[in-house]
Amino acid sequence: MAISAIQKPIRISEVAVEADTKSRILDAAEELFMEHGFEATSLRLITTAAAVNLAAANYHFGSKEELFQAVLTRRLDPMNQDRMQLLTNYETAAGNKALTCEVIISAMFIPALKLARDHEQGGKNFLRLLGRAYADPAPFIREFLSNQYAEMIARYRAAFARALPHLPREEVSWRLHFVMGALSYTLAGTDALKMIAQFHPEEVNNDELLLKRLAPFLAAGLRAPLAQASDAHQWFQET
Amino acid sequence: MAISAIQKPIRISEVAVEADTKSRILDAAEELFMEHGFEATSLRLITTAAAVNLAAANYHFGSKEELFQAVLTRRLDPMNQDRMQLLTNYETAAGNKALTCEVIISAMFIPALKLARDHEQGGKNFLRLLGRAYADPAPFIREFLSNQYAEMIARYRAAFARALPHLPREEVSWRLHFVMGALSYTLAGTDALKMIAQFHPEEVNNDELLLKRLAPFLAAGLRAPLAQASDAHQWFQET
DNA sequence: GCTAGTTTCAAACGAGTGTTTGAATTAGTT
DNA sequence: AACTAATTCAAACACTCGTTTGAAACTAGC
Repeated sequence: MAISAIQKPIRISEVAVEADTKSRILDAAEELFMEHGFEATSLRLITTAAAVNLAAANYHFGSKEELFQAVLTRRLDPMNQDRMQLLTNYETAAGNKALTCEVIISAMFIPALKLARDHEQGGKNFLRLLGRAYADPAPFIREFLSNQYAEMIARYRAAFARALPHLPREEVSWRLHFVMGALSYTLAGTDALKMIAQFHPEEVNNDELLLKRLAPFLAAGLRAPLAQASDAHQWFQET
Repeated sequence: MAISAIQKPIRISEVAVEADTKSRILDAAEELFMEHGFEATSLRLITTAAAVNLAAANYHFGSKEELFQAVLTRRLDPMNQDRMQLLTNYETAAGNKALTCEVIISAMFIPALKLARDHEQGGKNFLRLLGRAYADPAPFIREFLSNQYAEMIARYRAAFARALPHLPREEVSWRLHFVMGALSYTLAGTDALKMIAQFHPEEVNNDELLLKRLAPFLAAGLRAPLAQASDAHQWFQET
């Protein structure tokens, strides 16, 4: 089982030509995992959609789980690298002044937006897949994401802690968790939107507009004053 | 296939006695669906854990999908009823004055907290299950939840619209969506917490403390000023 | 004590699952 | 051209899945 390092899709003039087997499997898997989830998507469904032999999936990726990880890693790894690089750029540009929440949030969001825009079709699929993987109970998925995100999360937690010096570190960690949750949930939710309301049709599925609405919401939440013990009474003491 | 209406667990002194088959299946299914997700949980796993015959699941509930819906409906329906009742109570108490975001949010959260407290073990399981079902791609789950939530969401959207009269209705819908997302994501995330930071052990898995942190975060987000077109430049124009 | 209705049970059904195998084919190098 | 390594392919393997069946056990009601 040797794996060739070359795998960028071959394009002649402006027409996409059949890529190699590995990429075809990854593309089909990305779409189908996004649509049906990990457990409900069979290898036969994927290989049929990719027009390759069933055994090719195991030959190139080893197992279904490894295929799933390959689908995630292909785009998640570069995206998180971008996020960290962008944060570093902002920090060096700001010198020794702390960044604002807005700037830190935009460092998180811009690479996600780039992904949604660059690969016109695949990018959106991937963001939804990522949001769903984020909520998947399968242990191997949780472990994988945990490792993939660990470094980036640590960097951002430090940045937010500097931006919000009056907040206890623990509170910062919680609020970063809320930010990540809202982001992944929002990117994952396609049809959940229909549950809420009738939106302007041209705005649904437009991730850029969506994030422009989400970012100010989250920035305000991050800057919220720390709740006092007396407030807790007011909120939850009543039954 | 006749289904008895009685199904409250039988308790003698302070020791829980084996409940009837239907409840045993529901309890086991709730825990296992929470742990492994819908697709990855087999009926054999459920019926073995419940110590009942395999065929009993189909006999009492018809199919695996109907069993899953029964698990959700058993607690979700009363919880959403409570939410609407509580909102109505607050509104009548306030007369013709608009409610504040904090009060509306607490009307959403208190019934969830009651669930987490009342059934000591089952309640927490259910909240996690609910959060995960909320992100499950299976169409029958999405449709089911959509129907279960429709009425409550409409009531709360109207309440938030009154509390935030300066915001366009569409913006209110988006922010309500963000609130629902952060809530369900946060309730669902057990191990996701570990990803973020090392928290005080006594605070993890304490849903009440968690929501006391989340609620101010969301209230501040709801009240965030509407983003201007010029702000969008500042945020996302750069690459 | 008998009967009618409800619930349990072991066993099987047919379909679908991820993975493996070993031969056939293709691609690359000398 | 010949030989080697990489890839594709059809077929099968060993399970697990949700669901159904029909007989057995149980539970009222008379």
